[in-house]
Amino acid sequence: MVMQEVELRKGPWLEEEDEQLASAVAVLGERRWDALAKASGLRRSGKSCRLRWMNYLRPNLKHGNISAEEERVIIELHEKWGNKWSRIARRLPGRTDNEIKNYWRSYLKRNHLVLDKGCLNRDMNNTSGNTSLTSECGMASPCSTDDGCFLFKDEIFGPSGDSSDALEILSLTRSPYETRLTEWMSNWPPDHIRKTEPKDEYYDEFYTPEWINGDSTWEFSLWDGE
DNA sequence: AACTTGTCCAACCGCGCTTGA
DNA sequence: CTCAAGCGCGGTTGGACAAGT
Repeated sequence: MVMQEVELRKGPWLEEEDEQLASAVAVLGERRWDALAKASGLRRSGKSCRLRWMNYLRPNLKHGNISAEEERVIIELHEKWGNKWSRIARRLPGRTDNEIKNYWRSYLKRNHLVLDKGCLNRDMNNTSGNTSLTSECGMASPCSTDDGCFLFKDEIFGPSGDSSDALEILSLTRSPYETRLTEWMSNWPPDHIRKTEPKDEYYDEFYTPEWINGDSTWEFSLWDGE
């Protein structure tokens, strides 16, 4: 007798599939996804079932907008760990790696591109360590990027050397995204400040609020000089 | 109103690591 | 010890919807 392969379904999940999956997980637990997929009667791969459960059906998941505080955690942890989405997600209860990854790629990357047009540049020859605003587009911008570059509030200086100048310049732009970003930057807490003078390799130390698991000291590689 | 372009996000894919027979 | 299956992770895709022209 020839075993007939059941063609697996792909694409968006139906409500009844969700219910079937939830029932199966309730009985069998969150493991052996291939076996669970078969036992549940779903025409889905175990991998697909796991993904659906982890990213959508799992209890205590938060659905909805990323809060300002969550955003700050994402930015800081990405600066520290890079694209370790699952690791970052573990610091944000209720958020999935997929959600964070999507958020990063769309929202923050978009801000980076917007601000590239705004042309914020760090002057690498500036021995004072201050960041200057120039008319040329560069990699440095006041948001995290896939390049791993990031400028903090106290690193941004306007022509007079005053960071408020820079924020004012940024606020002159018309894009709502830029407006949101400058608002966000101006709301950074006072304890999120650079504690050390910039080193040649732009490797600074920050104290951050208690909300990251009680750790008091973090280090960030802000600029690799490339 | 119709079409185009941009954005978001759920889901898929491929790869590498872990586990267990 | 070996190897296949299971699993987790990060990258990518594609469809739905919104915004712009």
